[in-house]
Amino acid sequence: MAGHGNVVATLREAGYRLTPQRVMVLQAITEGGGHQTAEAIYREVIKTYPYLDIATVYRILQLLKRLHLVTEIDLGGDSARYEVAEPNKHHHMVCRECSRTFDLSPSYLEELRLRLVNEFGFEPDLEHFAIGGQCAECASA
Amino acid sequence: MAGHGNVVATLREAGYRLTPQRVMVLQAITEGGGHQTAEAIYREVIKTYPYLDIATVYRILQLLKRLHLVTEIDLGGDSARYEVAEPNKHHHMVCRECSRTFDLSPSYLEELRLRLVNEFGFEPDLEHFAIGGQCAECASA
DNA sequence: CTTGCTTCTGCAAGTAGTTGCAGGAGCAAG
DNA sequence: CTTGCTCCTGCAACTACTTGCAGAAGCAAG
Repeated sequence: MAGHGNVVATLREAGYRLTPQRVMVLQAITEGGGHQTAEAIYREVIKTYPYLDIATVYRILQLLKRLHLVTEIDLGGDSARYEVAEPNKHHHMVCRECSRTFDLSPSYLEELRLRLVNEFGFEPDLEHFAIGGQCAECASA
Repeated sequence: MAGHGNVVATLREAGYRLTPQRVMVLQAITEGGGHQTAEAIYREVIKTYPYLDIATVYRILQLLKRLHLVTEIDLGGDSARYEVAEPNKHHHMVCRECSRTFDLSPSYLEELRLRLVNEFGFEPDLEHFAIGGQCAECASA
């Protein structure tokens, strides 16, 4: 598999420092596989680095989310879960006026999908999703 | 305007008790108009009934949400806001196999809409929204 | 390999919201 | 109007997450 070398590179290129805490949190997310809670990531890392603070985990997750390296899914109620972002998979917003399209990360629809599955047992088709509307530029014009 | 008499009736018909706390929380939401936080509702009610507890406000809001009398909108980060639900306005889920349609409350899409507006300035067209997929019955068959 | 700027971390306190529990109140029946 | 069952409320403790601050550590330059 791809490992997390490229993720580390993205961090450095964006001007962020490479700390052992960040590397280990990254490692825990990539190696842990699927959806994980912040608490689970924390517990995994302190096995080998017991001085880590849970607040640091949350701050690292916020950072990785800002860099679009991980995706946060928070089904209202439970604690939020995190997973590695898949950069090539995304949806589109299409402006009804200028017809331009804008990329939309799957995380925006993942939350909706989970609610439909959990509350209605309805599995929506979200493979080729496009949503119409008016973009910021056309709205201000 | 409609007042909250019908809302009170819905509560009673569903087998829930009519307590002064519930009436006053309901009043605060309907009279306060648009989107309000739990904290704001709480502060409004204790002006006339100082013994109310904030935990009770949250429990009443959960109840009203379950009865689809109010809609919760929680944009990740800020505190959640509540508004009176409009019962006639709703979207549809359409099963790709049996072609049946299921009603979908606008609150499910409101959260997505707010994120698109706030993060991209994109105002989606959600007036006649229908989402395709597979319903619970067809999935188990 | 030291110096120094700046960013990051650990700690502790704070916020929004939830939950367990025991007493209090709504509502139906008598 | 009283009785009694059950649900609801207030209190306090708890969970998930955030934030301010001071010290520690990354990284680039000398």
